[in-house]
Amino acid sequence: MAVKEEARKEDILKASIRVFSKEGFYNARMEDIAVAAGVGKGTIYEYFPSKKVLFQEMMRYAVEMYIAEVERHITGIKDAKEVLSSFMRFNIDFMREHAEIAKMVISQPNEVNEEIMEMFMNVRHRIEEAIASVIIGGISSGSFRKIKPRIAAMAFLAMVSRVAAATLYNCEHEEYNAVEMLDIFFHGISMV
Amino acid sequence: MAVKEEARKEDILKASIRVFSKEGFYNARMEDIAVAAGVGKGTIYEYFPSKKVLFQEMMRYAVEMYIAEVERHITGIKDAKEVLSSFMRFNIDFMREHAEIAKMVISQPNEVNEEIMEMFMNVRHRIEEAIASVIIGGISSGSFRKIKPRIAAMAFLAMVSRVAAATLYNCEHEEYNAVEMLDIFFHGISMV
Amino acid sequence: MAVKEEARKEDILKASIRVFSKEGFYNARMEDIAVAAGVGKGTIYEYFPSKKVLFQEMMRYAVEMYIAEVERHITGIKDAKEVLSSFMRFNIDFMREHAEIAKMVISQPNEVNEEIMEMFMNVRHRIEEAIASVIIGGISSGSFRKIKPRIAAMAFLAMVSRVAAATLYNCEHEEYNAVEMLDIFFHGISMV
Amino acid sequence: MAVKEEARKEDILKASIRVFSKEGFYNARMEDIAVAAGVGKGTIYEYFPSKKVLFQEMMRYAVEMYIAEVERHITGIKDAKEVLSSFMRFNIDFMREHAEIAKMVISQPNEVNEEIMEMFMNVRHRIEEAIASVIIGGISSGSFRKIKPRIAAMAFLAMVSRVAAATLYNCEHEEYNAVEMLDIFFHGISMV
DNA sequence: AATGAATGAGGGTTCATTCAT
DNA sequence: TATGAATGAACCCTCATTCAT
Repeated sequence: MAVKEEARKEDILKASIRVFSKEGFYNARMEDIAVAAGVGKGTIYEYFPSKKVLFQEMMRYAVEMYIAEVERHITGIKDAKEVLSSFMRFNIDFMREHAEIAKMVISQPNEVNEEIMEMFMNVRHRIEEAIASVIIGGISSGSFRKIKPRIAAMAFLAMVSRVAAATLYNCEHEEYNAVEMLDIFFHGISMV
Repeated sequence: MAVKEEARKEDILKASIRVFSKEGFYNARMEDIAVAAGVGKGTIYEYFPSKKVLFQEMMRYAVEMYIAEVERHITGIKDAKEVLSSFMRFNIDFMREHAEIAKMVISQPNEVNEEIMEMFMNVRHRIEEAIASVIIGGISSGSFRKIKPRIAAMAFLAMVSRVAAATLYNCEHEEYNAVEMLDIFFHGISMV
Repeated sequence: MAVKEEARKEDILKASIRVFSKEGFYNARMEDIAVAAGVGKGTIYEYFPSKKVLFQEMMRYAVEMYIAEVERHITGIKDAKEVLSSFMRFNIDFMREHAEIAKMVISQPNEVNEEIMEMFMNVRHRIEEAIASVIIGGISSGSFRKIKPRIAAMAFLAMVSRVAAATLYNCEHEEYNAVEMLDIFFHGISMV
Repeated sequence: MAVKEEARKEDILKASIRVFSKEGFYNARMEDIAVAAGVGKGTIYEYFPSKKVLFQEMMRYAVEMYIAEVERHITGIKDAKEVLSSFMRFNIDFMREHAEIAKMVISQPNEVNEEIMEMFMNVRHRIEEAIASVIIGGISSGSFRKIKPRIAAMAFLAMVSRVAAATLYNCEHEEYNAVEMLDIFFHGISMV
């Protein structure tokens, strides 16, 4: 029973991702989402108290899905360079597979809600920390030169975002760009 | 007369920057903008046929202001590294001075309008080209190693954006980060 | 079984008195009533076909309770003055004990339903008749002068209502007011 | 200009009296009121921020109209009995001429809004005070015996209300009832 | 028989846009 | 030309009612 309820809630969340990502928060109508989820308009309100909260939870859902996959793809790798390469590759793949969620996340920022803004800042921060500690590992293992890990992490993530965005809007083969960019970055931080 | 009209139109554009950047497109009300511009609600429609078009023209106005300043700050510099450093510094300064416009540009993306989206892609493309040709200059002058100029430009601009965004939302001294990042980037693309 | 059903129906009626009297017809939600009655929302519809009918039957239930008590408190008294005094006192007591029902009856009038309106008119009419015949008794026994019994009954009931309403909303000792009013009324209709 | 605005506001108030008195607060739709006032739905919101406030102001408007007329009909009369008779007669006439307002006031009580409730209590209180002071005058002039003025005022107003209500819902000639009732009341409070 | 998840009609309110002044 | 009062389409949300379990 509770399982079924949970499933219904997830149906609505997934439908809302489709609609919100296509229409944006303000142009999306609750009815659209209801239709997309195959439920009645009122049913949404059984699970979410308002459009704003639905949007919020949908964002959280999407971000959590991203984070979960990040962890799944990174954990277990030892070599720092390898981790960063893997992270880059994963991001490109994620953009491809979850283009809707990705566009959502990229294009519906602060607007709507302070809380979402904060959630994003937090997530970004956590990822920056994680990358920074990978870089610290690289430095202590002698792979990387003594750059500021936080700054290097910021630079790295900026590049990843750029490539990911390119993946999203161009139809080109961004793997190639990714390799080139990683080359520049690794050159930038490697020993001699 | 036409001069006065032109001035009035610019008043409205500037007012709309203030209001749109604070409230976002959907939460900004035409009345707010009218009040901010010191004109009647109906007057806006003498100059702009709709809210969407006003937003569009406002965006174009803001972007053109940015581009004009970019050109003013870059032209005349010969050394490639110097150009890139200068561009980075300029961006940080611009974010500070025109925080409203900057936030506007960062946080009101594709939504609203396909045309704006395209304008942004074009502007980005032009700036990428410009940076790429600077990098080509650096390569031929022997300063930079043989990396793909377009990719390097992308990487560079990604970093610039990241630092600029940090400037916008943090109150920290981002000049420091900027220097560190430039160091990484220059290491990444320089000859040995 | 039928007994149990009847009990269940009465539970709902009593719960609805609580909720309707607190919230009013339009602000009361069927769910509130269900919760107050300790049954499921759907169960109410097993016993009452609609919110309106529930309200109607609840009103009838409340009014019948009132009438039953009126009769219980009046029957057996012989002296006309005594009957009227007793009726007054009873009403004040009833307001105190069944404040909810009383407020209900006072503040949810014609609105909602023509039928309820009519029921109220009828009840009022019957009570007026009863009081009038008491007054006729008083006249023929020589206690009261030859006033129009119907008019006197109207006047008397108006006073009773006023004192009852005062009891409901003030926390004062209305018995005192009641005595004074009865004095005026009895002076008004008594011989010499 | 402001005059025209004021007129428009009054149009809406008057239309809302018609609609609210016919339909009740909850069944009245803003659109109905708009149509009745001959304006667009949005126009109402130019003058009143919400349905509740419109209702409130409408009530105040109606009550003020009543009070103004009460004063107009009472002032200048010296004899206490005459004042009370005149007040009774006026109320009957007012019910006839402004049946809508009257029904409104009688049948839309506390519900909707605490503030309205208070306004009503206040108005009733003020009128009771006024009648009480008239009765005090009657006592000191020797017309009335030493009854409690406040209680007598309550009794009197209760009778007035009853006759007024009868006027509203019956089509009978209530003047007759009024005269009989006044007779009872005056008997009740007069010196021997 | 009892339930409560699902429904969707209905209505209050907002605000871009119009147009008479 | 400039205005802002008037407009009504659009949309979120509520809640009485239904019906599968």
